[in-house]
Amino acid sequence: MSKELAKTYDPKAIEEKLYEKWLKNKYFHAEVDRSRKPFTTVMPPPNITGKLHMGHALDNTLQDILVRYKRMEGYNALWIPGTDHAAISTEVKVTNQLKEEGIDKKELGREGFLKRTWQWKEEYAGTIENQLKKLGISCDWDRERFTMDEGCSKAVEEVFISLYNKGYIYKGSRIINWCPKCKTSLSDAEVEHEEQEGHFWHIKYPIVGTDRFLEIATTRPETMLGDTAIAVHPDDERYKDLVGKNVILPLVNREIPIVADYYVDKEFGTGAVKITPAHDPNDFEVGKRHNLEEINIMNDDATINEKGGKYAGMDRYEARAAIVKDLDEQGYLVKVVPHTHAVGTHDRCGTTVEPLIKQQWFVKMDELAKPAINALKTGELKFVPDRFDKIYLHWLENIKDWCISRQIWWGHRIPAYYCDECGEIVVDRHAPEKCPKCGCTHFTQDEDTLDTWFSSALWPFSTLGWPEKTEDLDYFYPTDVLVTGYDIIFFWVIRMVFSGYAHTGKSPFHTVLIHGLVRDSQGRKMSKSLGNGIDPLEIIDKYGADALRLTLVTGNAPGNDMRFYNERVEASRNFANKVWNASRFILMNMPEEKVEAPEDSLLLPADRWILSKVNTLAKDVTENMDKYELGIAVQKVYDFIWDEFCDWYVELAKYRIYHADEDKKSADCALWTLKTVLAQALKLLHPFMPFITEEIYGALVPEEESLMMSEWPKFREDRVFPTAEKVMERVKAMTRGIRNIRSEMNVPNNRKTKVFIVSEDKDICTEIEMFKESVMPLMMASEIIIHKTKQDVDDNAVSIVVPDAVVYLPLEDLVDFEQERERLAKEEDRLNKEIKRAQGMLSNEKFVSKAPAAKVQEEKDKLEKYTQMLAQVKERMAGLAGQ
RNA sequence: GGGGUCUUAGCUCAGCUGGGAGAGCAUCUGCCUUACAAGCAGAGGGUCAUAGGUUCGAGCCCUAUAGGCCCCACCA
Repeated sequence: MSKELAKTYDPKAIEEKLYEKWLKNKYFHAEVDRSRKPFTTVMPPPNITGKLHMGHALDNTLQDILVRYKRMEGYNALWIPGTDHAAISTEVKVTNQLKEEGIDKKELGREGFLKRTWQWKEEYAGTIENQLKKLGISCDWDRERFTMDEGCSKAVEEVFISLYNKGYIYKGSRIINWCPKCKTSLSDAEVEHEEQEGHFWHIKYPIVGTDRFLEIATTRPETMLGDTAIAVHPDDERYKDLVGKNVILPLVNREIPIVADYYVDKEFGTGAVKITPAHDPNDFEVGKRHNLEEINIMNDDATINEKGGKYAGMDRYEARAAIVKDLDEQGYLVKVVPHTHAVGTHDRCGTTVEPLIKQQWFVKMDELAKPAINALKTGELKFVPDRFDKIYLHWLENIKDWCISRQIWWGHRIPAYYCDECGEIVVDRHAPEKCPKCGCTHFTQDEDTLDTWFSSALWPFSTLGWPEKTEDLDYFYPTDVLVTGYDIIFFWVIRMVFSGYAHTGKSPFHTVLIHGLVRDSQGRKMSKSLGNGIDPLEIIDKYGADALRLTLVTGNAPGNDMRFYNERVEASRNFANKVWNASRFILMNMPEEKVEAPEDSLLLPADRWILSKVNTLAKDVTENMDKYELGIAVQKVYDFIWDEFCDWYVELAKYRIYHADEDKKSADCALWTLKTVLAQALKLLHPFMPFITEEIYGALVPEEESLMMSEWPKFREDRVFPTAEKVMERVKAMTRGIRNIRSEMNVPNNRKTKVFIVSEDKDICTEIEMFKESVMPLMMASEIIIHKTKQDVDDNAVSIVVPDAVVYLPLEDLVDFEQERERLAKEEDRLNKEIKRAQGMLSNEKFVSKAPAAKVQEEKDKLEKYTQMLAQVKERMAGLAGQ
């Protein structure tokens, strides 16, 4: 017996309840089961820095759709959730929170600060989990992980030690990106280049032993304090004689050499470049080639240090102003030219990054990158859409060593220990008993922590137990699909891939499904500073999670950004409402006892038509899902439910349901079809809108435990009914024609008419005859009379010519023969054009010889169809001639 | 400097391997027809940015051009 649905669709009333049920029944939980194929995906762990935004909602909706689909298809689906410690971002947040309480983090000390940050983590991870649950996602909460939990930390240590022992991790003194605000080094990926309006200061340096000057141009004059050479191009005729001479560094009064180096661009600026090896990556390289001194002139907060003489203690920009002023006063400043150039900024705080030399830990990348490059070229790894291939390859092919040490507290501490006596480095899980070099027993651990992406790079296997050889790892790894935004391909995807190869010998996944950004209604990025962010929870609260999910996957191509606005969510909610009401109607009419499947012979053409349609739908949707065309897939389900099922089939079924006492078998047949088709449609819709579909299915098929655990519809050859489809197409054309004309003629709805269908087509005559009562309400007919030839129709009728048939509506008093002739003339005109077009194509020899045979046949069929319709129109016109 | 992407109906966008232009919203006209007014029925609205090319056939492929957006990049 079926249950009833509430009168109105109220997402709040069903969503929480169903999620509880799913959780209670452990539907999301997956265990190793060798009898089934696994489908594994790992959630890109949201940062614990705050609440989830619309981008997370999109990311997780897409994953949930795939996971639910695969689960219904019979896979042992595992989706591992978790959160990321987000090293720098979280440290900044907690530091700021402390600041508001008047506490300096240094007062708390490392231990105290970490304790406080763990509290923060607990709070935010909880919030994030609740938000994800509201979205309805079916990840395995029993396996929830955190990038700093015991297992992940163990994996991090293992990887660090192993890469160190293999020589892929080294400690070195190199130019790195330094954030003076966060006081830590950064990787190249964390630096954003921003076009800024600046200046080009032209400065002249006196050449020693002459009264000449050498003019250089710089955008950062303060770095001259650390200059140790001037470089010119070796082939530059202007300066050839100067190479080997020295210049005096103004203000500092230090003698520095003029060197020749191919790095210099003769055409740019003055063709002479000041070289500051300690504060510029290129200069650093030049310095190495010419054995130049590296003078670091800056403190960690970007103030000038003691090397800067009178400028010591000034901030870098203060020093810049002071130096420019002094240069000008002393006559060294030649000119100032406005100049826009790209300035590196820290992606987390926006502070201008300062390149400087520091001892840091690096991962040597060239060798590690190779398998990751190869993976894409061999097809072991693919991006959807594939345009991201290029981005991925370009980055990997130009990769530089990865600076992984950070001078912050929140993160995985580097497992390197220094002998207090001799400074020997020991990389291990724990401090060694005694120094292998000097025998000393006192060690100090490296103060630095690791880049947050170092741990997330291991996420696909650390979450499955690696480095232990677990059953989970053996069975669920490699994972299948990774879903993420294009903005973290460099940070994360690439690093996961090379880490996967380095530590497991495999690509961590075979497919990366890339999505774009969710923007506001004006196309702007949602951001805190603009205050234009939309909270997914507010949308869920107002429209329901299903409506939000549907909105996030429709009308958008993979990898493209989308605009989010409430009207779109409303449209989604309206669809949910439609589904709800159609289902409610069906349930209202379901009899107490179970409706048995009727014999095929009892099915009417309308039944066969919708069964055929839903069958084809299953095939199409499955194909789209397999190609990750989720938006197209759900659009097809949407169109089917609303246009075909609700607007046509449900309407057709009404007559039989309302006349059950006259023909119970026919009514049961309609009810069975309604139920069967609805159940299929709900299944196809379920991955996208899990709550509403589960709720309805529970009422419709109460004998089954759950829709989400039910089987995905399969295409059946024996459920394709071409004749029924053709007949229904004709019925639809006739109905539309009738409605159209009635609307044009302002015929009130309550005025029913006889409908004469004249057709020589056997299928049309016999099949429509079988269910013409069902069609009557749609055609607003009092009676439908079907004949092979025009009979019993007087001329006071309007006619509608459709393929294979002509329909007559006797609207005696309303018929205006003049209008009727005009209408027919228009129709004749249209058909003539169609015929001309088809004839044109068919008389083109090249088309006939080169186009596929099916295409040619299609045109021939059209020509025949239109010719036949034209004949009907002409006949009718001839009949009207006397009127 | 290199690369990508977009330009389709008033707005926001789909359009899968090239084979007669679609949706949602908005607009207009009728309808409270007992599943649904969060709805039903009907209508209007597009030289698919521009110019070439390939093809029997181009919104889709190729080349230029214009404009928008994005990413990468060590011209100081």
